[in-house]
Amino acid sequence: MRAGRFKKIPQPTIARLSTYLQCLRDLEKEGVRTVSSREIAQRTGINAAQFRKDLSYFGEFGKPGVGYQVSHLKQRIMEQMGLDEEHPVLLVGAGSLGSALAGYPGFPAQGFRIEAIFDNNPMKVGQRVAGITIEPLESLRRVNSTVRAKMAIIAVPREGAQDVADRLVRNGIKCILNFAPIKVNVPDDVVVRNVDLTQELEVLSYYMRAMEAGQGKQ
Amino acid sequence: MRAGRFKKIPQPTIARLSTYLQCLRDLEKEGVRTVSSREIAQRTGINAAQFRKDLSYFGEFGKPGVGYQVSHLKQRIMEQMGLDEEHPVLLVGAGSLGSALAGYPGFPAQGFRIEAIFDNNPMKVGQRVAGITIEPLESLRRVNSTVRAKMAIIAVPREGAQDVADRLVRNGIKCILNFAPIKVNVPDDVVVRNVDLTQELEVLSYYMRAMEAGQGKQ
DNA sequence: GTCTGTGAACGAATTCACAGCT
DNA sequence: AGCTGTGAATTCGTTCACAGAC
Repeated sequence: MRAGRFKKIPQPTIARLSTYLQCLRDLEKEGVRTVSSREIAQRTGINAAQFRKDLSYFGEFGKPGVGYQVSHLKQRIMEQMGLDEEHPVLLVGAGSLGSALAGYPGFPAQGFRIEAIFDNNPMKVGQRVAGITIEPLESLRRVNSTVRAKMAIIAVPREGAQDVADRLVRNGIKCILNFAPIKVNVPDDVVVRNVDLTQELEVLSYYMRAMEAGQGKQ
Repeated sequence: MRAGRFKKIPQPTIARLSTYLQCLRDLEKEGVRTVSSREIAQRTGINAAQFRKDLSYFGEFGKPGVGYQVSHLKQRIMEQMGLDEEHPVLLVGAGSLGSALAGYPGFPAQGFRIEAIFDNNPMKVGQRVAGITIEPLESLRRVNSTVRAKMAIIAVPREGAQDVADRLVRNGIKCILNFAPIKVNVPDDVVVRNVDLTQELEVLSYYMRAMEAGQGKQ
């Protein structure tokens, strides 16, 4: 099939695409030119058929009997994911988590540039984090009228999260990565992804108990 | 059915259990005594039938015509998830992410106590983070022979992650929360959960492009 | 022979819809 | 009447297995 643009793409496929990308970057660094789905499977732990099926939603990228050209496939996945251009990102919340995210080296390395940091704590405003001066939330509109970011990260306590989300949406943000452990409501044209750190540990706690009960890895 | 201990439990159910817990804590704080599956659905965004089905894997907790007793249900979910006791946790990596996690207030609030922090950078060793003195990785064995933690967090760069995981496993760790963007290999009796911050932004990037292409929220 | 791309088969997870309890 | 618990139906996602390309 040529470019399966119209078939519905499973959500987990998107996350795996990012994993393949990671793997392809490694292969490129190692100087590998060509790779088979089996090799990718070994490295990522994702089933080889799954890999081929995932790619099939976007088109045909491999050569039967040969495999995939690493640099080409990497390029094509990046295009599909919108990673062929840089993304300005706003960060709200300059607590310890926010500050850590401001300096997270993986973000700029994959084209995500933190353009501004906001915090409504007057003690924080004016301080610098990762080379960026913290601004008050009131400046959001002014700042984003020039930065024109569509992505933002919420790293504030849960009480403030919905208000922050509302402000972000009002100022043109379309994608939110939310670290506050609460469901934020947004309009239909805005996407939210939640990362709940405590939830991750709670899930681990469950599996620990399940394994102790001798049920093995589920 | 009485306590469905033998039916297989879907993996997503476990994460949702944690979401319900969050919601029940809110309700308790608001002084609500009884809640229906419909009310939970409204607050969490999770389908009411889904909620009831999720609970059904563990037993029967509600009263037909009435609903669920908030405090009781909360207690029971906590037991099921192993959250009725405190969990000591080791943290490896005292960079900015590690430091942020060391001070993350949500962890102690849900019973996860960071008991020790390790880093193999001699400049870091001896410094204090969130009231804990950073120790060298070599001390892991000695420390955990007294702490006896089964959970650990990896917050080191990807190059070091596999080595850290190996050491953790050798010293009795059974659950790992891994922030390094790489697949770490562990024995069958160890559970790993990955949090890849860059991947989260990459997935958002995909959905942003998809929405611009006018496909709406998928 | 090797490997891709993909329908078909399978398995997992969600949602429906309703019997039965309060 | 209102709500739970759960089989049945449905939707969604993964894996198999093989035709066809190299």
